[in-house]
Amino acid sequence: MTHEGVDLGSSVGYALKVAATALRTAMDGALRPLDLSVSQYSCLEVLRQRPGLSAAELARATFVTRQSAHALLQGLEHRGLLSRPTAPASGRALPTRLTADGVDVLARATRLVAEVEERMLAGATASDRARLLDDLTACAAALDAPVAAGRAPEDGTPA
Amino acid sequence: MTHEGVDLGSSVGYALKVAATALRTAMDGALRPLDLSVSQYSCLEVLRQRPGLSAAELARATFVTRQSAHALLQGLEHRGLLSRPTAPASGRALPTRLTADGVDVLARATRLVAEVEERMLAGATASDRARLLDDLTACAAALDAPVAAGRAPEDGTPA
DNA sequence: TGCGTCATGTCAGCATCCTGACATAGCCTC
DNA sequence: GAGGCTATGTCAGGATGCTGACATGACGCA
Repeated sequence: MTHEGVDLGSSVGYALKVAATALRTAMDGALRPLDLSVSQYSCLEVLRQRPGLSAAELARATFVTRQSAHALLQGLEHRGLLSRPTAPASGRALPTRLTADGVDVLARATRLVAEVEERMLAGATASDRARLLDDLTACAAALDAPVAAGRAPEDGTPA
Repeated sequence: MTHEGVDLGSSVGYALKVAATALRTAMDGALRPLDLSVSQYSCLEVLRQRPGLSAAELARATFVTRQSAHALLQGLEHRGLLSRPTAPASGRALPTRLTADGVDVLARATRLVAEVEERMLAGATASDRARLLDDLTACAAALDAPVAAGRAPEDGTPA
């Protein structure tokens, strides 16, 4: 019945895909009680660390397009989790900030996500985790991927 | 960073997502000359290892729905990379097999994908790779993800 | 001052993948 | 043999994210 080559089973790339998919699915399930998608959670998390971000900046930070970020922001704003000025203060950018509700929801979401990650790494020691983090970061870097969330052009932090 | 500080840069989950995204992007770019998407490549690869799979079986093997698999198969069949009988032989399942063209295209695709994976792991020794593969597989398993790609339809991972 | 360039927000269209539903073929139980 | 159960193929609709395009505001330079 299973007389196939073991190609896929021994491929790091395939394992990477499977693990990432499993993580995404698990996070999605964990965040469901809060009625939050993974993308929305990421958005809130980035916004907490960098308040006042515009939609375009946030898009770059979360590796999506401006359009997707915009749709995401609209939904979260409608739910009162974040606020944006109706008119731009200086340029065209609309700086976004979390509301009190947003901070609260994010705190709970963070807890849930942390539980998922803890479950994923339950069998790993601290040094195991550090090593895995290192390996994954190296993989992304080797593929010329923006590994840092702050690679926004307007950050003015050239290499 | 008082009590809820989650630094994205030191999160294994985040690194996993970034690495997987980078890999997918790189594979997509590598396969573009063959006019093949990653999903299509996966489909061909699974089909090579397990000829005669039905659309539903292939869907389970590639972690997508029957509908997605069906659409994928139609496209690949239209391009002459695989063939399916017009009428079911015994049940309703339509066993799918690669054509000669399909085998040829897949061979080239496999080469391109292998180059990408090699680039990703360029700085890793054989034992590094084995360890990373182990870690990723363990992560997926801990999240209750179906790890087996070449298994029978019943993945055998009950809750 | 006037113009070109860039960044941003926004609209429209397209692709992909999903959930939901339905019809049919084979198998199992009675 | 009849009826249910499961698996498969297929159609319809929706959610999400992308590319392309356009208008506007800030900035740099002749």
